Amino acid sequence: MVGLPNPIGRNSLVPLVLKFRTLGLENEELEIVASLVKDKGRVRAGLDIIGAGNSAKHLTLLLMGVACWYKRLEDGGRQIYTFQYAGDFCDFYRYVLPERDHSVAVQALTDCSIAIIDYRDLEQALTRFPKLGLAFWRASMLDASIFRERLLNGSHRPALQRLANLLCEQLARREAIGINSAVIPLTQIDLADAAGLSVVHLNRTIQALRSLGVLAKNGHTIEVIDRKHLVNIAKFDGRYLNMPQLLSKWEIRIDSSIM
Amino acid sequence: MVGLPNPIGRNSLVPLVLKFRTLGLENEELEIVASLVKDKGRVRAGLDIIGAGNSAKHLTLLLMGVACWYKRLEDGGRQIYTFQYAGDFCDFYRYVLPERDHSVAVQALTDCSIAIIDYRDLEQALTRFPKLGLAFWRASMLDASIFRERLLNGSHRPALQRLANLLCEQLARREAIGINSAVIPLTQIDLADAAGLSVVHLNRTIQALRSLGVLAKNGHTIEVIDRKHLVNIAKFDGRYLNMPQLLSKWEIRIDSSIM
DNA sequence: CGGCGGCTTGATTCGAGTCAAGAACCGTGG
DNA sequence: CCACGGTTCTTGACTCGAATCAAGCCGCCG
Repeated sequence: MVGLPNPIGRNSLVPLVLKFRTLGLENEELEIVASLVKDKGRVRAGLDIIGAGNSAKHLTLLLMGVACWYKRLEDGGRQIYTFQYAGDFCDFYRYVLPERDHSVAVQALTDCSIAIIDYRDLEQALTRFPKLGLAFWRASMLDASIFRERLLNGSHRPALQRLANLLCEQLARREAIGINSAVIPLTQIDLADAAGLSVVHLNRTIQALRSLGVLAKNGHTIEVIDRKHLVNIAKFDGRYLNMPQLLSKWEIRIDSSIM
Repeated sequence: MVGLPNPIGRNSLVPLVLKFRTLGLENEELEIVASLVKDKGRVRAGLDIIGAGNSAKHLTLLLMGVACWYKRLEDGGRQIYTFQYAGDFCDFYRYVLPERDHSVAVQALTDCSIAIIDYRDLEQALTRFPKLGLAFWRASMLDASIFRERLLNGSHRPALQRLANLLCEQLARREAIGINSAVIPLTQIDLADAAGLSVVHLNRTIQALRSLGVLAKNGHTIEVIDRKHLVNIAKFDGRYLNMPQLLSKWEIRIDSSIM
């Protein structure tokens, strides 16, 4: 039941540990979860980490990089449901609802490194330490929380606010795992597919944010230089992300005088 | 741990049992779940079943009627995330993520009757019968599945298909719990808030479906009279609903010659 | 009978999609 | 080192679906 065959650098597991700590696990339980994880290797940007389909013998965990849950549309388009970062599990749904024919897939958007937890090891751990079950349940509930927010965001909000909201979420989630860079390593295509906007319009929206001084003007990267303003435009309220550590930074709406 | 104080008619629990059977529970476990349920009473259409906020000492279960998960928007609007039917739990999220400040609420759209499961009883049952935990996890995963589908549906699809898709889901979910009526007891306002369309435009879309012969022409009710055509317009694929019993009816896209 | 919530209709506006073409950037191989 | 092809990004012109505004209608309930 221990992950000895493929030990993992402790550092790679920091995001996972941070996340599961906020989900209510204590030190010993965190050790246990960490001990289940086995290294799996790297996936190049653009490739699928999880294909559509439903057979699997292990959970997959993102250790590094950015990935997305998505679905291919009839017309060839791509709907991105959510982005994923280090510490996120990519395929809970296959473990929990194995008999379903899942049309969801997970794609690496940057080069990623991934790890796995064998179902066998997971099950043993779950029966021995029932509290883990609740933590995993919580983790997937959080995903659902994010879906709801994306759903909300997609309906009824103008493009500027939509994009701002999406960017806020990414910044917050990256900070939660210790990534404080203001650069969001996604292409405009990725953002468009996640925001439900056409690439052309997304591009124009980005330019609007640039000219508002919210994003840096150097093309070819998305760099947030005025976070307060961004939060304001987005009317972002990050509480759905369940990040107590970051609440003070994201929860409060800056007063509306700025915009 | 038994629900003796407020016994419930067996019939009221049929939808719950049907649902949890498809989630993998066997007879004895179903008995146990059923035994936890205590009657709570009725809620009139329009009132909240679950208010926003995060304190609770019990799960809430819908026994009869239609409800919705929704969120109030800044501008007074209402975003409906999903509809709920008999057998659905309304507030898993409060049990699983109690510390979160939840801005989600649940509203009765028709007169509803509801029941509860005390957290205390639930926890006892979960520790004694770990398989229940997986079933509950599955149930909330299914909700997430529905959110994803709504998210997909809201983006990028024209109003006609959007509405058709939404209606298909409701028909399928109602059938799954034994309601075979072709009438969907929702107002156009409810449908608009769920589809992310304005009431005006939703109304026009309904009229489009009526003149296509998909919906009955008598105003003031939504009655599906040509289900095949509806499925076709929606390009509905109900597999995300995890309803093996109904698959044959909903899974397959009718060939495109009709439309 | 009056009022109110839900439904219907028309006119107008506007945000975002689409089409099309060009520019900047990136990796690769000669 | 540079030429190349393929992404990604940018810009402009045009179209169209859906929101909004406004008003009238219908049916129900008190």
